[in-house]
Amino acid sequence: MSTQGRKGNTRQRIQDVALGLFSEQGYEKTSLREIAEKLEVTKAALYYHFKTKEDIVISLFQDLSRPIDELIVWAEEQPRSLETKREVIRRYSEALRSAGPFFRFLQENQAAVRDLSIGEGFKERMLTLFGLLNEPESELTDQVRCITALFSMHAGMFAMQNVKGDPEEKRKAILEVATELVTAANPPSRRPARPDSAQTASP
Amino acid sequence: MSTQGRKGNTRQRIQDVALGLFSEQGYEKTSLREIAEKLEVTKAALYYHFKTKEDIVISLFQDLSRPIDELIVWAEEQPRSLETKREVIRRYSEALRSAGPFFRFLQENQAAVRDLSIGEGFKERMLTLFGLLNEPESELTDQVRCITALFSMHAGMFAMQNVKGDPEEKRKAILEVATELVTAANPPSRRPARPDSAQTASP
Amino acid sequence: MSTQGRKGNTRQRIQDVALGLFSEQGYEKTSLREIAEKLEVTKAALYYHFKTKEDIVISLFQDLSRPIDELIVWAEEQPRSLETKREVIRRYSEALRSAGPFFRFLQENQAAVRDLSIGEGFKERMLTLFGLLNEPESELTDQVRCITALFSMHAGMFAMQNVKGDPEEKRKAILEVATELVTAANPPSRRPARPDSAQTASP
Amino acid sequence: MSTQGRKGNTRQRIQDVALGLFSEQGYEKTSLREIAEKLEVTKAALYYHFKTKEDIVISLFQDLSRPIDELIVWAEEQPRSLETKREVIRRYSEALRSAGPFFRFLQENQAAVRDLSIGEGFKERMLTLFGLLNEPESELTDQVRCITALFSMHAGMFAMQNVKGDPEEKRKAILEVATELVTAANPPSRRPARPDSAQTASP
DNA sequence: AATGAATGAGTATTCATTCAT
DNA sequence: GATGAATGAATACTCATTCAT
Repeated sequence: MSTQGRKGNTRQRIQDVALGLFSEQGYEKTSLREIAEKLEVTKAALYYHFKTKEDIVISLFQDLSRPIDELIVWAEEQPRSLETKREVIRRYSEALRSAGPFFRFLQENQAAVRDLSIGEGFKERMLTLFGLLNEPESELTDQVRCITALFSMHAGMFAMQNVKGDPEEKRKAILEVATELVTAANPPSRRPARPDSAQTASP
Repeated sequence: MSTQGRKGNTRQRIQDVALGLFSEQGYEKTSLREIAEKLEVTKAALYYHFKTKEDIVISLFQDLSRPIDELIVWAEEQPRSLETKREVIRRYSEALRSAGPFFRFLQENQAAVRDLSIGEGFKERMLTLFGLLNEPESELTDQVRCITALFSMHAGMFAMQNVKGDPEEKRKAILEVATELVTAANPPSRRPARPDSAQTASP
Repeated sequence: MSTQGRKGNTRQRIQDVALGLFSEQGYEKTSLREIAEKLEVTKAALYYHFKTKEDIVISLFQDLSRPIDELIVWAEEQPRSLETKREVIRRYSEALRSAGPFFRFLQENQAAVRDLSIGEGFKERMLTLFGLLNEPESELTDQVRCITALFSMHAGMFAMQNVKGDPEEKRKAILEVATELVTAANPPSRRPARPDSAQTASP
Repeated sequence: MSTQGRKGNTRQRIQDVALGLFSEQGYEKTSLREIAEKLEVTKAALYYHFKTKEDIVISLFQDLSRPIDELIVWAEEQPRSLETKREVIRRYSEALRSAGPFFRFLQENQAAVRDLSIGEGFKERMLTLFGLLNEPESELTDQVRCITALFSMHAGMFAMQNVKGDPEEKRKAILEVATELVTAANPPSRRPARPDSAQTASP
């Protein structure tokens, strides 16, 4: 009974352990032997559940990027307003909270993951998100603001580990800054009429 | 002509080729065989110049992080004013421009580099820089702003590869946003009350 | 036929071949490639059975030093008489007969084996054996006699390869000399007085 | 001046350092790089003085086995008496004292040295010495005694490191035992008439 | 659902040696 | 009398993967 609950959920356990090790040590540095040992099964057992090492990452990606896919789907049927954009940011922040380790893994292993098949998948999703926040003809600085908003949410999570404070508080602070950036990137001039605004004069 | 100028500069050539491959393919995926082949020397020749693979990275780090060390030294003897902070950002942006590929490499291979001896060195430098921009008792959001400013300059460089435009223009845009963030992170209320001045008052 | 009987005994076959090569050519000069080739398996197969090259030696040591361990255990529960000591020598000679090549290997590769983990194990066993033969307060020459008795049994085996004659005869001759040495090292004066016995009379 | 006396004696210094390392760590485990580093010269400098690594050992052998060669020459022109044999043993013991580390090296690296060209040279000298002590038609046990006498002098030196006591005292003890063995190996029955001898009782 | 045994291709690293200067 | 730069061949070891059972 020492290893109870070990019935039929091996696949899941592999994913858990693999994600743990991948994000702790990196993808290349984590060997299947290591994963197998930690699970107290043989390497061959992993191959019963996953065709290749890459397959494990793919399965993680599919499972963990679902919230983001849903976010994209949702956003695409909303009006393209500042409000929507802010909501995208908010929801994205929440999605990251649950899929934290996986995104840390992606962030820290970009080079390793680049030519795995999900490399593209990830990049594509990021670009789609970017497209949801950014107006194509916007100024360069505004584009930077949007990208920064997105990235700060990834990076922030672990870049702020040295900063003391409650993780949830930090997340909120990050969210606030990201929201500001997106707001600034979508100046009123571009938004449906706002009579008083200064800052512009575009016809 | 193919092997001209091969005198005494082998060490340098190794560094160049290695940096190229490391940042293209990742640290772990780049083998010494590959580097040697590209240089048309034997693996053993690499070992004449560098004690280990890690040593190559270390040497790159030492060479390329000098501008940043200098920046830190400079900043530490400046008054702790907003102006200084803005200048730090500006100079950092320039430092990154020349050491671009190396910082891309560091960013994309964090997992791989983490337990190389430079892992710590890099983290430390980042924290020092952060300390230069951020006031310790500042609010969480302001801290986030500072971190984001820093990170956006790293990430920006290659996250904006899909955005069209002149690289130098992009760098300026990134710099602008980062400067804004730092400015916002240092609200006037926190700066030594200065009724009349134009930001001076240092004895 | 060439690959018959190759089922489950690979580990054993590795040990056999390795011991053969180690004692023929020396530990350092024997590469895993060589062992693998002789066995017609890949190097990786060796690593399936043994974690390192050293591990092969360790396993040999454990298997082959068992008779000696048993001898030590046995001797320790015997009375500390001359008779026991003679029996120790006799049994040791027999133990060496079966583990001959391995002890030759140890003897001829002392430098190489010194900082392998068994180096200590071997030395320790020798010291224990020495302690079984020698009385701690005995004279220096008697101590030399005991050590010589022990060593002559190791060295003898292969130092006498140039001497013609049946190996078993040689072993008996070596045993005889070693027994003499131990007997001489334990003069009657030191042994618990035995009034009636012969064997005494030394002034 | 810190490295004074470094003029023209490099060859000698190489030999010293090499012998030190060879006998400490073993022949195979000692690399030319190591020797060069300890001498603070380059590997290439070693090659100015010695054609190969083996050449260093050969030169050591030639220098250090001279006393033994002289001993052999001397012995060969003496009468083949017990007295001569005892003197051979005595002189050999003295020769070993000065060439201690080298003989330790030979003893502990037999496997490594076996197919170096000196391997034969050493073996040959040992056989010659053996021939000087042993009578060809003598009994097997007597042959063993002679071999043991010889070996005990080699082995004794470092096998007795754990035994406490003055090294010179130890050497004398070893010498005494070896002399005894040689004496016993040359029983009166074989020696020029000795009327009274008994010494035996074997049926 | 999983294991035991093995492989092929690769890795970083080390070594004795060479040679033009 | 020695160095700087390099090489060719080797070494121990690791990894993802396969497959019969």
